[in-house]
Amino acid sequence: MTSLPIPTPHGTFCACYSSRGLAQLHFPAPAPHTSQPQSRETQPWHQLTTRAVLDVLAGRPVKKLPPLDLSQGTPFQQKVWNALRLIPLHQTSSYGEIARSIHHPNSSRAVGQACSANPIPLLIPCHRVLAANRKLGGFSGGLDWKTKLLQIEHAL
DNA sequence: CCCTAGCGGTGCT
DNA sequence: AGCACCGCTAGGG
Repeated sequence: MTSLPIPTPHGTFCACYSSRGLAQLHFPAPAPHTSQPQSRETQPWHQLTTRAVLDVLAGRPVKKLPPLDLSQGTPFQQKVWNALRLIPLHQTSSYGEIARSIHHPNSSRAVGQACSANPIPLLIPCHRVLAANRKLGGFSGGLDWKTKLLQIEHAL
């Protein structure tokens, strides 16, 4: 797993790559992320990731993503994460709605737990999932980020 | 607003 | 197998 920095106007994110593709994306941390040597394989992936992150932070649609390595998730988590990717820009969903869309209609709470385990926030847009009472719900990266991202997308 | 009961996946023992 | 978490939800004060 090699990790590489992504400088943005909102801080420096950190992307981690396995041999299969992008495996994790981390929000800017107070202490600088440790960077690692760029391998030839990850270089084109990192270019796509960087552009995608900058696009999201600018409220633009993401054109293309690198291959995502979601193999660390359980089957249920992978279903949730793939469902999150179908939420269009400028739209939001709810935990219950996601649960129904993957045919686990009573698993809204488990959906929230799966969202909190999302290894690639921003690009797997868990920030577009709100609670049913149209409250904000939670966010593993901190609720400030969730509101900021939704404002950028004009979805709040 | 608050409280309560019910829900299901996950990770730890 | 049991059990305590949770980014939940619907229903009722």
